[in-house]
Amino acid sequence: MNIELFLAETISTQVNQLFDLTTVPTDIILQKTKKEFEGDYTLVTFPFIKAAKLTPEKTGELIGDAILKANPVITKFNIVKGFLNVSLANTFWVSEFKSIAGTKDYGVKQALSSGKQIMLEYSSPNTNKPLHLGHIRNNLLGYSVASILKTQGHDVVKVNIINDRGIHICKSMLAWQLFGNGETPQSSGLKGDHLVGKYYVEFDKAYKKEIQTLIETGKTKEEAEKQAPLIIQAQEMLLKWEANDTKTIDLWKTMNGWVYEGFDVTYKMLGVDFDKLYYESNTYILGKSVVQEGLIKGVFYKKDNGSICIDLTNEGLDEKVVLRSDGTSVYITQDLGTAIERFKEFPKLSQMIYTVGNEQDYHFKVLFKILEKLGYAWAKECFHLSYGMVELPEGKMKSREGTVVDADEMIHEMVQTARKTTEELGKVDGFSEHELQDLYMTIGMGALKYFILKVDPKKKMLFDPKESIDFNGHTGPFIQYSHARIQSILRKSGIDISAISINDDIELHDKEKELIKHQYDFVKALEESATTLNPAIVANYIYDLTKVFNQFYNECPILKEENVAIKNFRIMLIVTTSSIIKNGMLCLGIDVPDRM
RNA sequence: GGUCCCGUAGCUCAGCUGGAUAGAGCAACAGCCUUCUAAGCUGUGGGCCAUUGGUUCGAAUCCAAUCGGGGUCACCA
Repeated sequence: MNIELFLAETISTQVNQLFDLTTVPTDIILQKTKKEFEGDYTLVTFPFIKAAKLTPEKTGELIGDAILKANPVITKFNIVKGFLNVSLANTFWVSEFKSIAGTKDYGVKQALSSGKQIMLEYSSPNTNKPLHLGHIRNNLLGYSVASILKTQGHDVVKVNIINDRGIHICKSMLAWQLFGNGETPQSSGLKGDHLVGKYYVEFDKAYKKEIQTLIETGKTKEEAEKQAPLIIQAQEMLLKWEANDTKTIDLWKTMNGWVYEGFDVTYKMLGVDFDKLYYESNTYILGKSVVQEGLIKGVFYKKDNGSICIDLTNEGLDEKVVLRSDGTSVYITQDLGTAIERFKEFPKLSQMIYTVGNEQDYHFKVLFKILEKLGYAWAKECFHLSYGMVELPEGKMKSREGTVVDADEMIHEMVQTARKTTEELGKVDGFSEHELQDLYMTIGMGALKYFILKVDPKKKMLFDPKESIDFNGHTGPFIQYSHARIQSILRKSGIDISAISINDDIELHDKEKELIKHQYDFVKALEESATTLNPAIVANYIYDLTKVFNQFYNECPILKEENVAIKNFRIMLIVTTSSIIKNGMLCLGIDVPDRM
């Protein structure tokens, strides 16, 4: 039941009668009563004082009296200045709770029930270097948003487009050829993606040295950057790759293979997955025909030098090249082609979400605008899920310069910290060695994932490697711990939950009522999280719920409660709390243990 | 320079579809375990919500300007 709307109906009717207005329930805005005041919901009466021609207090008085008579659920009210605080009957809250307890996976809609299919692209790695903390944010965000959309009954297609070709990959390949001495993941013991990344850094070092030497012979920096032998060789390699040169392709396949093996490990640790993989080596040709089409339609035009452009200056954007004068694609060409391909491949698709950093805001504005101009109606259903960069205290992370927080290292450290903390707390009794490994993984990743997802995606976030991620307070482990606590009580209760029936006229403790109210809000939190594509809303919601649970836990005995009706009610209360915590954390891709 | 985003406690973040005394966590200090897991709970201190002006009965929230930080404006991806 939508409580606000239910109350709004009563208020709307009464206000219309009292002051001769024509409000509808959705005009009536109710908010939760602040803790310092008595009541459940608050109506701000200022908007009505003009029509009432009375003071805010008198207006509130009139409305309060009227709704009290009209709706038996309302038991009393009080007025503070322009605020009408309304209290609802205890039995009402108990019955609300019964409906929550009676709903399996409360707040989560049935799979595929919305009939809406959404494609969500995320991860999109380059195959020349290992993943870092910035990629972690992308992966966790993408996976989490997909999970949240699923709770709304949408059919979510998770896709990953792998940038497996281009000059950056040739750089790694070239450096490996020159300096690698046949090194392999097996021979070096290095994870494949790290091995390839190592040569990407090697390339950059050697390249910089060459530039320095050239500058010393009197070249400008720009000249040196273009004329350095290494970059010329890399470009030649790219041409060979495009010409399908067997040896180049073989090397490319081998090294990319190493990277994929490495990525698979990292993805597995992160707990992310995909329904479909795209490779740029297959898609980079796409879009060329689209450009021809657009040329005929007059959307694009050919410049004197042979390049094909679009003029978006009327849209507040710039002139943009969509095909080079030599006929090769630019970045946006293949994005155009890929988007069109996808909507052909998935004809039911109603939305396309790209999880990409905010440094590409402009690019996506241009992309969507071009698609619109080409006449694709679905262009307005394309959305750039833009997220802020993860920055270090000294600024942006740069792979080439090695100033990155490596994803694998980060994960390893989190798991180690989880182990250390658990051991220090002496909570390892009764676990097998295997169970402990799982537990450390769950807690360590829980801390990392929550740390990243609790922040609004749009905002850039700061990570200081010197300050370790906390396990106390507003954190993943705090929520996991609370879940484990509940499970522990339920284990000890020995009660068959399905046999419990709830007494309607139970006297509610403040914290019990607060818990019910918070549980009720889960639906709204999920919905809002889904419409705004913002996992932080669920993350912060679950924290609030958990916080209230812990207060309740401290004030209200459960198993030791002597009154059986109250005891049973409290057991049900923690059952539903536990279920919401679990489903909410699932939306963040975080597991909750039964013991810790 | 054009354009977009951001600026809330020492630090990391909530709050932003306008509403009551701006909230958490961390850090600091003081309490609470013979009683359901102390990864917890309770309390104390800490704020010209960047600045100025405007709209409004009412502004952290909306608008404008200014200052500060960042992104972007490639025939790179």
